[in-house]
Amino acid sequence: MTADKTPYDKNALNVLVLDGEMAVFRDTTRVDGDIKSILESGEAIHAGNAKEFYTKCIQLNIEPKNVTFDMTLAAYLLDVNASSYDMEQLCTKYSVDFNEKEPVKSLILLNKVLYDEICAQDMLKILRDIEIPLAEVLASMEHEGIALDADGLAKFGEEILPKIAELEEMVCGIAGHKFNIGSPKQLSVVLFEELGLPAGKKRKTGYSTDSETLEELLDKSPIIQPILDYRKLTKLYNTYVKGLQNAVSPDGRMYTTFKQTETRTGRISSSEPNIQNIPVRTELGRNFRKFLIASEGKVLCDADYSQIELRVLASLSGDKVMIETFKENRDIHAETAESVFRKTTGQSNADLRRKAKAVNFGIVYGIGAFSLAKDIGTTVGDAKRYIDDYLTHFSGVKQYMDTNTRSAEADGYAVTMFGRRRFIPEILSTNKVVKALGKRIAMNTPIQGTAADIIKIAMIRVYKRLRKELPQAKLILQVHDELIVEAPEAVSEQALKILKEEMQCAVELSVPLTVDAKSGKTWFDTH
DNA sequence: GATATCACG
DNA sequence: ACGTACGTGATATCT
Repeated sequence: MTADKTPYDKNALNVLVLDGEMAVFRDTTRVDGDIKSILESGEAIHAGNAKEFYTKCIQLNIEPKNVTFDMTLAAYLLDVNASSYDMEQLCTKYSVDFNEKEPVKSLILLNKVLYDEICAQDMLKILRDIEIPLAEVLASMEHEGIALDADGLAKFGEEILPKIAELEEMVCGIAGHKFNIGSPKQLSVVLFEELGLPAGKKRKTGYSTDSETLEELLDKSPIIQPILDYRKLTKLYNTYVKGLQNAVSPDGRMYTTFKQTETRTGRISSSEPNIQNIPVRTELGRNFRKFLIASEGKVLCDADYSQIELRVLASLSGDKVMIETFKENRDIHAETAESVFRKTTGQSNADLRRKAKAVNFGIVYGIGAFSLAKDIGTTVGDAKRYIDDYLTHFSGVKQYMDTNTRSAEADGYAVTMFGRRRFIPEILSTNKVVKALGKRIAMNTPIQGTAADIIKIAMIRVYKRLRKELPQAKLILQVHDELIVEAPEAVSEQALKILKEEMQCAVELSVPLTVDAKSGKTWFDTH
């Protein structure tokens, strides 16, 4: 490992957004005049917050040509665990005196400190090749937004409301009195004291009433099913009817915020509104995707990676069997089922495949027998055997997990294929439970993080190709392993082709990356 | 502001 | 003996 030798460019333009205004400095001297031509001249630019900077550029119709550093993204790469990347706090953290009267001087000092540290940690490449270009893409996506069919959503909401009232009446009828079903405290009094149902898990403040607990009680009382239904409906109504209605702008579109420095693994997150948790797993919830739509004359083009995390695991671990499975395009879950459950009889293939899928998830998360048993409804002993058989069959995975946790323990951090780093203080804990968590983090972070790196690279490439070849089509959403482009109907096939090509070829692994892609008028129609 | 619950990959 | 799968964000309720 050698530190990056690219020298610090002290002549670079320093660009900050102060009180919502773009401020450009040469060294510490404010530059006035034609900001646009200066930023488009090709001179190196050091930003304070790249996404904010690019957003400002969109508003001012500026296309900055050469952003070579960003303090916020640098600080994120150096420590993904930090709770804030506020400039004043960064100065404290990196021992730069913060001068209230001349903040620019402090920030330019901070810039150099962060630059040197990024180079020392060999992270200039991931900063310049991934995070800074991605900031431009995210700024554009936030600017584009997505159209919402507010009328359709309102109608759907009006169908849900009477059902909620009906369920409320039914539940209170069985309980014998009115109470707030949405209050875990009141609900637990009704269930475990008044009705005398057996209580399960304890929470900090009392007995749990979560859906898992309630499902255990389904055959003990007729009150349970309507409570579960009530929960489901109020959740959908509050979060996705009211929530999305509140989030829609006068122009009929929703503008999410993509956070680039939020997650410990390198994923991006979405908020206000969160478009990464729109329902899909249940038939009822999936209906909400009918109201996220393409605007007039356009369609949504959706492409998602197939099993990207398992493919990353195959590649990172070099496991011969798993690589072979993906190379021959065989069904990984069915394959797992055969190797893990081969001695099991009396269960349908579909059931075995479902359980094998749970095992594969467990492996990616850093497996534990107890949790796997709970998930697939077996004994801990059986779950242990499944895991053992899995790791015997995919012996390269076992070796990978062992060396991976050991190196995380020695170095104190986990690292992705592209050098993104996450410190894991938990792995040195003397508390056994915390240390076990540290090991699971060490196993999961390179997998989830590398998958995040890959889709980020794909986003940059899709964005650039669309801008060049299909400028009417815009990348608008990302949901971890899925990208959505809004394109004129006439060019939807080209947009799908670009998505598929760039996602599949974003990086070269030891296994192929496969992508499913489909277009439709609504998000619902793309699956 | 903390807690419980549940929506997603 | 003991607690228990990785990563997020929004909502309502409780303190």
